[in-house]
Amino acid sequence: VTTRAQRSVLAMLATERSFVSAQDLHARLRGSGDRIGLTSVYRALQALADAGDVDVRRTDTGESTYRRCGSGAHHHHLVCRVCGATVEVAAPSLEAWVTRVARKHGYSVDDHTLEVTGTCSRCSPE
Amino acid sequence: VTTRAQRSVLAMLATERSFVSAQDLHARLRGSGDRIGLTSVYRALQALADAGDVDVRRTDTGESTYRRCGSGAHHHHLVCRVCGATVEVAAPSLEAWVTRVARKHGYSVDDHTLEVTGTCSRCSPE
DNA sequence: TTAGTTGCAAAAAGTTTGCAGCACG
DNA sequence: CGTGCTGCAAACTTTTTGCAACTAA
Repeated sequence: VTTRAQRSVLAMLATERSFVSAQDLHARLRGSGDRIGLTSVYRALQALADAGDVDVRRTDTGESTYRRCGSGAHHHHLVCRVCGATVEVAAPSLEAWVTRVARKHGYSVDDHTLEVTGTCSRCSPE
Repeated sequence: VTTRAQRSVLAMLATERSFVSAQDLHARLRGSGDRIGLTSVYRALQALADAGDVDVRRTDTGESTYRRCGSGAHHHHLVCRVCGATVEVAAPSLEAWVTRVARKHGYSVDDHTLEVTGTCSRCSPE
């Protein structure tokens, strides 16, 4: 099931390698001539996130930001604090570690998230 | 520097082992006879979080939740999805792993967060 | 006195919902 | 036709800010 709004949103997300907010995305779409409404952007993002086609991330200012997934598989993010560029990293050893530590405390694991913020090589003063 | 609001908030947080939202905290304080305003709860939590005396966590519904820190040192959380109980875990090997992986991608690390949600032993049907 | 704290009311900011109109099978 | 998508406006939620009263050194 793909609606017009979802196609617009996906196309715009494809041009961006870092996380974008719904509002930002809407502004860009409007700027490029699309007559889409903010509501539809939110609805499309929600549907795409539910389907696992985009990653969702809450910023510390409380907005949700979205990014097109490189893969549907489980992964974590390395986010550049300066330019926002992100790298997806798979981490089998981390998954194992998480399970082990949780078990040690009597917990079974349902889910986990890891996020690393740093500075990428292009933004480093070096 | 401790204000009356901060003392009230800390005292109430001391009675709770899981993360609580500012609104929730305010309701409890009011319920226990405190005449504190919601604004002061927010301001106190902000100050305490800045000082590193409480942990802050954003829920997926967009509210910030707070918990009294066991220690000021860096740590991660194991959160029970059912009862909300949390365990703080230190993870030296994780820190090392994060740094190593980031460097491999040309990133320097400023900060990172790991959160594991699962079910604790008391809430497991086993 | 005077700098800092308090709490109400109002404002922000982000997201969701109600609803009438459209599009399309 | 009728089901579902769209977008506007209004509602809602959480958090922040303006401000006058208050407090304590």
